[in-house]
Amino acid sequence: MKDADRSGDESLAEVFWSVARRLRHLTHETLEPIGITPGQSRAVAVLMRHGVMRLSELSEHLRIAPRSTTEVVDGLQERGLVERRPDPADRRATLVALTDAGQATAGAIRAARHAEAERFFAGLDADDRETLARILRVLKG
Amino acid sequence: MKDADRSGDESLAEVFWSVARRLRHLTHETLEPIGITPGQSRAVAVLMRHGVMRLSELSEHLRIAPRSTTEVVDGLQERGLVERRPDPADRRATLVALTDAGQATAGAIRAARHAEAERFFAGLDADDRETLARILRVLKG
DNA sequence: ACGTTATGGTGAGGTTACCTCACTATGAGG
DNA sequence: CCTCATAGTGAGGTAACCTCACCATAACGT
Repeated sequence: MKDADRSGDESLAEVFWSVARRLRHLTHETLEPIGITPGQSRAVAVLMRHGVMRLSELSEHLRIAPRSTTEVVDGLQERGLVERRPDPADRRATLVALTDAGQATAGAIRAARHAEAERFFAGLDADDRETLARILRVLKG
Repeated sequence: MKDADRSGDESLAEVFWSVARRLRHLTHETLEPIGITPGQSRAVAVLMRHGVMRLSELSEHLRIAPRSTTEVVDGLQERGLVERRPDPADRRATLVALTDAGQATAGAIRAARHAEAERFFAGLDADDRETLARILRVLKG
C-alpha cells in the first residue's frame, strides 16, 4: 500500500524533489567519513579548480551570501583545510587558499564523489546521462 | 565574469543542485502570496488527492518523520486549512481533514503550481519533459 | 484478565544551511 | 579630505528537517 502510493502523488516537480532528497542523503553519507559537509566540499572543489581567491569571489562561485561563505570557510579552517591570508592588493580583503592537507582532502573528495555518482546514476546508460545533463542545463536557466 | 563562471564548475550533480535551487526559489515565490510554505503545500496536495487520513499516514506520504508532520499540520491548522479529529477506530490516532477553506486553497495552489511549472519547464518541449520524467523516476530508486 | 510490548501523536531540544542587518576597516572618486 | 562604496564578520533569525522521551491507547500471549 505504501509503495503503491509512493508512485502516486507525483508531478514532475515532485519527482524532482524525491530525487533531490535521495541525492542529498547519498552525498551526506559519502562525505561523512571524510568529515566535511556538502557546502564545504563544494567550496573545496571551487578552490581546487580556480585556486586562491577572495572570500567574496568564493561566495559568487558558491552562489551564497558572503556571510554564509564566512561560515563555510571557518569550518574548513578549523579542519586545517584552508587558510586565510591578507590580500596584498587590498587590505580589506581576505584570500582563501587550500593548505596541503586541503589539497589532499580535495583528492579524497573527488574520488568519493565519483564513486557516489556511479552509484547514484547507475540506472542510467550513457545516453540518458547526456540527455539529463542537457535538460538540466536548460532548466538551470 | 560571474556569468562565465556560472557555467564553469559543474558535474552532473552540481547542475542538478543549481536546478534544485532555482526551483526552490521559484516555488517559494509562487507560494508566498498564498501564505503557505512548500511543505504545507505538499501536505495539502496529498490530502486533496487521498482525502482524510491519519497523521502517521500523512507522514508516510510526505516521507518525513511523524514529529515533523505534526508541525506541518499545526501550521495548516493555524491557518484554518485543516482540522484534526479523533479517529473513531483508534483513540490514539488523529485524523487530518481539509476544511472548506483548505479545499479552496488547494485549488489556488494547484493553479499557482501549474503556472509555476509552466514557467519553470518553459524551455523544454513535450518530448524533453517526458524524457526527464522517465529519467527522474529511475533515479528516484 | 492482565502484564508486556508496540504504536500514534507530541513536547523539548538540536542541526544544517542558509538568510538579513549593522558595524568596522579600508579603498576610491570628486 | 570628505563622502560614498566595498570586504568581511558579529549578532541574530528562519525553514525544514531530525532524535529522544513520554503518555495514552491498543494488541498480544498466557
